[in-house]
Amino acid sequence: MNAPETLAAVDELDTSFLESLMGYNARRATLVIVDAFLKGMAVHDLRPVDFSVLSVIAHNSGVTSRQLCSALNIQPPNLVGMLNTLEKRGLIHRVPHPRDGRAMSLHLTTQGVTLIKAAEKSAAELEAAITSSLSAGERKTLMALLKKIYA
Amino acid sequence: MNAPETLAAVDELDTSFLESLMGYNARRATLVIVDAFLKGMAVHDLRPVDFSVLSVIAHNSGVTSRQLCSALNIQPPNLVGMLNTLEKRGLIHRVPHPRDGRAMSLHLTTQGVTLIKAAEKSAAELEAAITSSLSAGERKTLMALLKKIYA
DNA sequence: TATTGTTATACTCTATAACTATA
DNA sequence: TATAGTTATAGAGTATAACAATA
Repeated sequence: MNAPETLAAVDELDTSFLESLMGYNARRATLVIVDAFLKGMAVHDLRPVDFSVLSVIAHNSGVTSRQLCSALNIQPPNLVGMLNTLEKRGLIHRVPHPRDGRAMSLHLTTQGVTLIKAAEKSAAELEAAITSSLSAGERKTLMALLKKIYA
Repeated sequence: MNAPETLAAVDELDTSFLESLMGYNARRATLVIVDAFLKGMAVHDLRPVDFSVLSVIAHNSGVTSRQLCSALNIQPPNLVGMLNTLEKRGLIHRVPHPRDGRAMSLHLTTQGVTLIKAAEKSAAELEAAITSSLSAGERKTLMALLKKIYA
Protein backbone atom coordinates (compact mmCIF):
# COMPACT_ATOMS: atom_id res chain seq x y z
CA MET A 1 0.00 0.00 0.00
CA ASN A 2 3.00 2.27 -0.37
CA ALA A 3 3.80 2.53 -4.05
CA PRO A 4 0.33 3.61 -5.21
CA GLU A 5 0.25 6.30 -2.56
CA THR A 6 3.69 7.55 -3.51
CA LEU A 7 2.82 7.83 -7.19
CA ALA A 8 -0.69 9.15 -6.73
CA ALA A 9 -1.64 12.76 -7.39
CA VAL A 10 -3.32 14.65 -4.58
CA ASP A 11 -6.75 16.14 -5.06
CA GLU A 12 -7.57 17.74 -1.75
CA LEU A 13 -4.88 18.76 0.68
CA ASP A 14 -4.69 17.55 4.25
CA THR A 15 -3.47 20.43 6.42
CA SER A 16 -4.84 19.01 9.64
CA PHE A 17 -1.49 18.97 11.42
CA LEU A 18 -0.84 22.65 10.74
CA GLU A 19 -4.40 23.45 11.76
CA SER A 20 -3.75 21.84 15.12
CA LEU A 21 -1.07 24.43 15.85
CA MET A 22 -1.89 27.71 17.59
CA GLY A 23 0.71 29.60 15.57
CA TYR A 24 -0.85 28.58 12.26
CA ASN A 25 -4.33 29.65 13.35
CA ALA A 26 -3.17 32.85 15.04
CA ARG A 27 -1.17 33.82 11.97
CA ARG A 28 -4.02 33.18 9.54
CA ALA A 29 -6.50 35.10 11.68
CA THR A 30 -4.05 37.99 12.08
CA LEU A 31 -3.47 38.15 8.32
CA VAL A 32 -7.22 38.41 7.69
CA ILE A 33 -7.65 41.10 10.33
CA VAL A 34 -4.60 43.14 9.34
CA ASP A 35 -5.61 42.95 5.68
CA ALA A 36 -9.08 44.30 6.48
CA PHE A 37 -7.51 47.00 8.64
CA LEU A 38 -5.05 47.87 5.88
CA LYS A 39 -7.84 48.33 3.35
CA GLY A 40 -10.03 50.27 5.78
CA MET A 41 -7.23 52.67 6.75
CA ALA A 42 -6.29 53.34 3.13
CA VAL A 43 -9.01 56.00 2.93
CA HIS A 44 -6.99 57.98 5.50
CA ASP A 45 -3.74 57.18 3.67
CA LEU A 46 -2.49 55.38 6.78
CA ARG A 47 -0.87 51.99 7.15
CA PRO A 48 -1.59 50.04 10.34
CA VAL A 49 1.74 51.12 11.81
CA ASP A 50 1.05 54.78 11.00
CA PHE A 51 -2.31 54.49 12.72
CA SER A 52 -0.64 52.98 15.79
CA VAL A 53 1.96 55.74 15.91
CA LEU A 54 -0.62 58.52 15.57
CA SER A 55 -2.95 56.89 18.08
CA VAL A 56 -0.23 56.56 20.72
CA ILE A 57 0.86 60.18 20.19
CA ALA A 58 -2.78 61.29 20.37
CA HIS A 59 -3.27 59.62 23.75
CA ASN A 60 0.23 60.50 25.02
CA SER A 61 1.05 64.01 23.85
CA GLY A 62 4.75 64.65 24.35
CA VAL A 63 5.82 61.03 24.05
CA THR A 64 9.40 60.51 22.85
CA SER A 65 10.53 58.48 19.86
CA ARG A 66 12.20 55.99 22.15
CA GLN A 67 9.01 55.45 24.13
CA LEU A 68 7.07 54.94 20.92
CA CYS A 69 9.59 52.37 19.75
CA SER A 70 9.35 50.42 22.98
CA ALA A 71 5.56 50.47 23.02
CA LEU A 72 5.13 49.45 19.39
CA ASN A 73 8.17 47.20 18.95
CA ILE A 74 9.68 49.39 16.26
CA GLN A 75 13.44 49.79 15.83
CA PRO A 76 14.43 53.46 16.27
CA PRO A 77 16.01 53.76 12.80
CA ASN A 78 12.78 52.52 11.24
CA LEU A 79 10.65 55.05 13.08
CA VAL A 80 12.57 58.06 11.74
CA GLY A 81 11.21 57.77 8.21
CA MET A 82 7.65 57.27 9.44
CA LEU A 83 7.84 60.38 11.62
CA ASN A 84 9.37 62.38 8.75
CA THR A 85 6.49 61.40 6.50
CA LEU A 86 3.86 62.20 9.13
CA GLU A 87 5.55 65.53 9.83
CA LYS A 88 5.69 66.41 6.12
CA ARG A 89 1.98 65.65 5.93
CA GLY A 90 1.44 68.17 8.72
CA LEU A 91 0.02 65.57 11.12
CA ILE A 92 2.68 65.73 13.85
CA HIS A 93 5.46 68.01 14.96
CA ARG A 94 8.62 67.36 16.92
CA VAL A 95 9.57 69.78 19.69
CA PRO A 96 12.54 69.66 22.06
CA HIS A 97 11.84 67.61 25.18
CA PRO A 98 11.31 69.88 28.23
CA ARG A 99 13.68 67.93 30.47
CA ASP A 100 15.99 65.95 28.16
CA GLY A 101 18.02 67.80 25.58
CA ARG A 102 18.66 64.63 23.62
CA ALA A 103 15.01 63.73 23.13
CA MET A 104 12.17 65.08 21.02
CA SER A 105 8.58 65.36 22.24
CA LEU A 106 5.99 64.28 19.71
CA HIS A 107 2.65 66.06 19.38
CA LEU A 108 -0.24 65.97 16.95
CA THR A 109 -1.06 69.08 14.94
CA THR A 110 -4.67 70.25 14.69
CA GLN A 111 -4.82 68.43 11.38
CA GLY A 112 -3.38 65.34 13.05
CA VAL A 113 -6.04 65.44 15.75
CA THR A 114 -8.77 65.69 13.11
CA LEU A 115 -7.31 62.75 11.18
CA ILE A 116 -6.80 60.43 14.13
CA LYS A 117 -10.36 61.09 15.32
CA ALA A 118 -11.70 60.01 11.94
CA ALA A 119 -9.26 57.10 11.80
CA GLU A 120 -10.18 55.83 15.27
CA LYS A 121 -13.84 55.99 14.27
CA SER A 122 -12.97 53.91 11.20
CA ALA A 123 -11.02 51.50 13.40
CA ALA A 124 -14.03 50.95 15.63
CA GLU A 125 -16.22 50.27 12.61
CA LEU A 126 -13.64 47.91 11.12
CA GLU A 127 -13.48 46.16 14.46
CA ALA A 128 -17.19 45.39 14.29
CA ALA A 129 -16.90 44.11 10.72
CA ILE A 130 -13.84 41.98 11.46
CA THR A 131 -15.45 40.27 14.43
CA SER A 132 -18.94 40.06 12.91
CA SER A 133 -18.73 36.25 12.97
CA LEU A 134 -18.39 36.39 16.76
CA SER A 135 -20.93 37.11 19.46
CA ALA A 136 -20.15 39.90 21.91
CA GLY A 137 -19.15 37.32 24.49
CA GLU A 138 -16.94 35.43 22.06
CA ARG A 139 -15.23 38.64 21.04
CA LYS A 140 -14.48 39.46 24.67
CA THR A 141 -13.22 35.93 25.31
CA LEU A 142 -10.97 35.95 22.25
CA MET A 143 -9.45 39.27 23.27
CA ALA A 144 -8.77 38.02 26.81
CA LEU A 145 -7.20 34.75 25.65
CA LEU A 146 -4.93 36.55 23.16
CA LYS A 147 -3.75 38.85 25.95
CA LYS A 148 -3.02 35.79 28.07
CA ILE A 149 -0.73 34.47 25.34
CA TYR A 150 1.46 37.55 25.08
CA ALA A 151 1.20 38.94 28.60
CA MET B 1 -5.86 72.37 31.75
CA ASN B 2 -4.48 72.13 28.25
CA ALA B 3 -1.11 73.81 28.20
CA PRO B 4 0.46 71.80 31.06
CA GLU B 5 -0.62 68.57 29.41
CA THR B 6 0.79 69.60 26.05
CA LEU B 7 4.16 70.50 27.51
CA ALA B 8 4.39 67.67 29.96
CA ALA B 9 6.64 64.69 29.50
CA VAL B 10 4.99 61.28 29.55
CA ASP B 11 6.04 58.70 32.09
CA GLU B 12 3.84 55.71 31.41
CA LEU B 13 2.21 55.18 28.04
CA ASP B 14 -1.51 54.80 27.55
CA THR B 15 -2.06 52.22 24.81
CA SER B 16 -5.61 51.40 25.83
CA PHE B 17 -7.13 52.29 22.48
CA LEU B 18 -4.82 49.96 20.59
CA GLU B 19 -5.40 47.26 23.18
CA SER B 20 -9.12 47.47 22.47
CA LEU B 21 -8.51 46.39 18.87
CA MET B 22 -8.53 42.74 17.87
CA GLY B 23 -5.82 43.29 15.26
CA TYR B 24 -3.40 44.70 17.82
CA ASN B 25 -3.91 41.79 20.21
CA ALA B 26 -3.90 39.14 17.50
CA ARG B 27 -0.69 40.54 16.04
CA ARG B 28 1.10 40.70 19.39
CA ALA B 29 0.06 37.17 20.30
CA THR B 30 1.10 35.89 16.88
CA LEU B 31 4.51 37.55 17.18
CA VAL B 32 5.12 35.86 20.52
CA ILE B 33 4.03 32.47 19.21
CA VAL B 34 5.93 32.70 15.92
CA ASP B 35 9.06 33.85 17.74
CA ALA B 36 8.91 30.84 20.06
CA PHE B 37 8.30 28.58 17.07
CA LEU B 38 11.19 30.16 15.20
CA LYS B 39 13.60 29.53 18.06
CA GLY B 40 12.29 26.00 18.64
CA MET B 41 12.61 25.01 14.99
CA ALA B 42 16.14 26.38 14.72
CA VAL B 43 17.51 23.10 16.12
CA HIS B 44 16.21 21.43 12.93
CA ASP B 45 17.51 24.32 10.81
CA LEU B 46 13.95 25.06 9.70
CA ARG B 47 12.07 28.34 9.54
CA PRO B 48 8.33 28.23 10.24
CA VAL B 49 7.58 28.33 6.51
CA ASP B 50 9.99 25.45 5.84
CA PHE B 51 8.27 23.44 8.53
CA SER B 52 4.88 24.15 6.94
CA VAL B 53 6.10 23.14 3.50
CA LEU B 54 7.66 19.89 4.74
CA SER B 55 4.62 19.07 6.88
CA VAL B 56 2.19 19.53 4.00
CA ILE B 57 4.37 17.41 1.69
CA ALA B 58 4.66 14.77 4.43
CA HIS B 59 0.89 14.46 4.73
CA ASN B 60 0.24 14.88 0.99
CA SER B 61 2.92 12.99 -0.88
CA GLY B 62 2.84 14.00 -4.53
CA VAL B 63 1.42 17.47 -3.93
CA THR B 64 2.31 20.04 -6.62
CA SER B 65 4.04 23.37 -6.09
CA ARG B 66 0.88 25.19 -7.09
CA GLN B 67 -1.19 23.33 -4.51
CA LEU B 68 1.40 24.13 -1.85
CA CYS B 69 1.29 27.79 -2.78
CA SER B 70 -2.50 27.92 -2.53
CA ALA B 71 -2.58 26.08 0.79
CA LEU B 72 0.15 28.15 2.43
CA ASN B 73 -0.47 31.52 0.75
CA ILE B 74 2.97 31.60 -0.85
CA GLN B 75 3.61 33.22 -4.24
CA PRO B 76 4.95 30.61 -6.70
CA PRO B 77 8.20 32.51 -7.40
CA ASN B 78 8.92 32.62 -3.68
CA LEU B 79 8.44 28.87 -3.25
CA VAL B 80 11.06 27.95 -5.85
CA GLY B 81 14.04 28.95 -3.71
CA MET B 82 12.64 27.22 -0.65
CA LEU B 83 12.18 23.96 -2.57
CA ASN B 84 15.66 24.26 -4.08
CA THR B 85 17.15 24.60 -0.60
CA LEU B 86 15.14 21.68 0.78
CA GLU B 87 16.11 19.57 -2.23
CA LYS B 88 19.81 20.43 -1.86
CA ARG B 89 19.56 19.38 1.78
CA GLY B 90 18.24 16.03 0.61
CA LEU B 91 14.90 16.44 2.35
CA ILE B 92 12.60 16.44 -0.69
CA HIS B 93 12.72 15.50 -4.34
CA ARG B 94 10.75 16.69 -7.33
CA VAL B 95 9.44 14.09 -9.77
CA PRO B 96 7.35 14.63 -12.90
CA HIS B 97 3.63 14.66 -12.17
CA PRO B 98 1.97 11.39 -13.33
CA ARG B 99 -0.87 13.10 -15.18
CA ASP B 100 0.29 16.68 -15.90
CA GLY B 101 3.50 17.22 -17.85
CA ARG B 102 3.76 20.81 -16.65
CA ALA B 103 3.68 20.00 -12.96
CA MET B 104 6.11 18.47 -10.49
CA SER B 105 5.12 16.10 -7.71
CA LEU B 106 6.79 16.75 -4.39
CA HIS B 107 7.88 13.94 -2.09
CA LEU B 108 9.92 13.65 1.08
CA THR B 109 13.12 11.63 1.01
CA THR B 110 13.83 9.12 3.77
CA GLN B 111 15.91 11.83 5.40
CA GLY B 112 13.02 14.26 5.01
CA VAL B 113 10.63 11.86 6.69
CA THR B 114 13.03 11.46 9.61
CA LEU B 115 13.40 15.23 9.96
CA ILE B 116 9.71 16.11 9.76
CA LYS B 117 8.90 13.44 12.35
CA ALA B 118 11.36 15.03 14.77
CA ALA B 119 10.17 18.53 13.83
CA GLU B 120 6.50 17.69 14.35
CA LYS B 121 7.40 16.27 17.73
CA SER B 122 9.15 19.55 18.53
CA ALA B 123 6.12 21.47 17.26
CA ALA B 124 3.84 19.59 19.62
CA GLU B 125 6.15 20.33 22.54
CA LEU B 126 6.41 24.00 21.57
CA GLU B 127 2.64 24.09 21.35
CA ALA B 128 2.38 23.03 24.98
CA ALA B 129 4.93 25.62 26.07
CA ILE B 130 3.33 28.43 24.08
CA THR B 131 -0.12 27.80 25.50
CA SER B 132 1.06 26.97 29.01
CA SER B 133 -0.76 30.03 30.36
CA LEU B 134 -4.04 28.55 29.13
CA SER B 135 -6.15 25.70 30.45
CA ALA B 136 -7.00 22.87 28.06
CA GLY B 137 -10.47 24.32 27.64
CA GLU B 138 -9.15 27.82 27.00
CA ARG B 139 -6.72 26.51 24.42
CA LYS B 140 -9.54 24.74 22.58
CA THR B 141 -11.73 27.85 22.77
CA LEU B 142 -8.98 30.13 21.47
CA MET B 143 -8.30 27.82 18.55
CA ALA B 144 -12.00 27.69 17.63
CA LEU B 145 -12.47 31.46 17.84
CA LEU B 146 -9.39 32.10 15.68
CA LYS B 147 -10.74 29.70 13.06
CA LYS B 148 -14.05 31.59 13.14
CA ILE B 149 -12.22 34.82 12.31
CA TYR B 150 -10.51 33.53 9.20
CA ALA B 151 -12.97 30.89 8.04
C1' DT C 1 29.97 55.76 30.35
C1' DA C 2 25.15 55.46 28.68
C1' DT C 3 21.27 57.11 25.98
C1' DT C 4 18.51 59.77 22.08
C1' DG C 5 17.88 60.54 17.55
C1' DT C 6 19.77 59.82 13.27
C1' DT C 7 22.20 57.97 8.85
C1' DA C 8 23.66 54.36 6.18
C1' DT C 9 23.15 49.80 5.13
C1' DA C 10 21.89 44.99 4.77
C1' DC C 11 18.91 41.21 5.06
C1' DT C 12 14.46 39.00 4.81
C1' DC C 13 9.82 38.74 3.15
C1' DT C 14 6.59 39.46 -0.26
C1' DA C 15 4.82 40.81 -4.84
C1' DT C 16 4.82 41.44 -10.11
C1' DA C 17 6.22 40.77 -15.01
C1' DA C 18 7.63 37.77 -18.29
C1' DC C 19 9.42 33.44 -20.23
C1' DT C 20 9.02 27.98 -21.43
C1' DA C 21 6.80 24.02 -21.71
C1' DT C 22 2.59 21.74 -21.56
C1' DA C 23 -2.68 21.42 -21.19
C1' DT D 1 -6.00 30.35 -24.65
C1' DA D 2 -4.81 29.04 -19.98
C1' DT D 3 -1.81 26.97 -16.49
C1' DA D 4 2.74 25.10 -13.90
C1' DG D 5 7.12 26.12 -12.87
C1' DT D 6 10.68 29.23 -13.24
C1' DT D 7 13.75 33.61 -13.59
C1' DA D 8 14.60 38.19 -12.70
C1' DT D 9 13.48 42.01 -10.18
C1' DA D 10 11.34 45.38 -7.23
C1' DG D 11 9.32 46.82 -3.10
C1' DA D 12 8.13 46.41 1.89
C1' DG D 13 9.47 45.37 6.37
C1' DT D 14 12.94 44.66 9.74
C1' DA D 15 17.60 44.60 11.77
C1' DT D 16 22.51 46.16 13.01
C1' DA D 17 26.56 49.39 13.21
C1' DA D 18 28.15 53.75 13.95
C1' DC D 19 27.95 58.72 14.73
C1' DA D 20 26.88 63.51 17.13
C1' DA D 21 24.71 65.65 20.91
C1' DT D 22 23.41 65.27 25.51
C1' DA D 23 22.76 62.85 30.17
